[in-house]
Amino acid sequence: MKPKVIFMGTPDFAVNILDVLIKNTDVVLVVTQPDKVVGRKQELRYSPVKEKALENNINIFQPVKIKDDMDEVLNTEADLIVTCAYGQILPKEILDHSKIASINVHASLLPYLRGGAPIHHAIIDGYDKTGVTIMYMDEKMDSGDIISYQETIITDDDNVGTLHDRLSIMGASLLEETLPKIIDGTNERIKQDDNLVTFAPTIKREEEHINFDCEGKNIINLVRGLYPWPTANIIINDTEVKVLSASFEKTNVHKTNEVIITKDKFGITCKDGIIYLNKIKPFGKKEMDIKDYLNGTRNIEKWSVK
RNA sequence: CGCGGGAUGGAGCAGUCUGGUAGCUCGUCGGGCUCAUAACCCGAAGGUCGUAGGUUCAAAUCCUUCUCCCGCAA
Repeated sequence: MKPKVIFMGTPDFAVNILDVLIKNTDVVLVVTQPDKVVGRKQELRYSPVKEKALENNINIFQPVKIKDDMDEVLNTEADLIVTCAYGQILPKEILDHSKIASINVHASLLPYLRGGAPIHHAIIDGYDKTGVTIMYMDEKMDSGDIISYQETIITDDDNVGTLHDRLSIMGASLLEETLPKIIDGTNERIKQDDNLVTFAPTIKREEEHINFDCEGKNIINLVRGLYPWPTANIIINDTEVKVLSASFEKTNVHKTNEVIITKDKFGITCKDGIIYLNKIKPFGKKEMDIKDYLNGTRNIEKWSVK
């Protein structure tokens, strides 16, 4: 008899996790964020998790606020509750509802990077490695005892896109490995060290703007830690330009925020060197190489960057 | 009908306000220079100016329709 599972999740990252559960357990209910009106045409869009659930004919529940509307969950019998990037804090009644355990798959090595944007912050904050953790849920966010985890090294070529995809697959296989132990109760249970906790709050709009008073390494981390979404930006001549990729050359500089333009390079001085823009997306345009951008420009000696 | 930007040779842009020969920086192709070159010089090809209609002697440009792309906000 397969265990009955309630799954709660929303974005792409959670789809692989749901997939593992569908193959190995009896998923009786999927809880995901409400459908949202999206884009310029105000089209209704389902969450990726909802799409997956629809494909597999699983019951779907989409409360606006789960703490005010949890009967559907409480009325569904479940051995396990599994969450992954659901997007709402779960009340204790729900955590206690499962017969065996309520667990969460989180995209960091806890207790590091608790919160909603662990993948972004792993890169932005300059971590050498990160990973996925499966843990028991308790009432505070991402603070429960650890069941299992797996690490991955963050390379210089990684960005949020590559790391996201890798961790998502890693999380799914770790869950598949760990699931039998959880069900028969032979899993480990490790307390999180409160002294090591760091946080990874969701990215605010103003954090996406590059500050050239910083060290070059940090700027590069910001650019790739926000790529492909939501992307870092700068202001060139009072117009917002997204920076999709950039490189750094360490040199002595006497003043930051100075624009250095050559035939096919666009550099801006930062605290300890020059940041070269490689790929950008000007306002209203498509993404382009910096060389193409410079081809169509004039009066470059008067340019300013903020 | 949430707010805003855009569509002009293969790429990136100017020209639109004030209608009158299709322009710039690249790329491509050919030739030259050079030990050599992604460097330099000479030359060439390549565009029904997003679609459909209207105004006009004349429309990339003015008016109207539609399509597509993009940023913000949710």
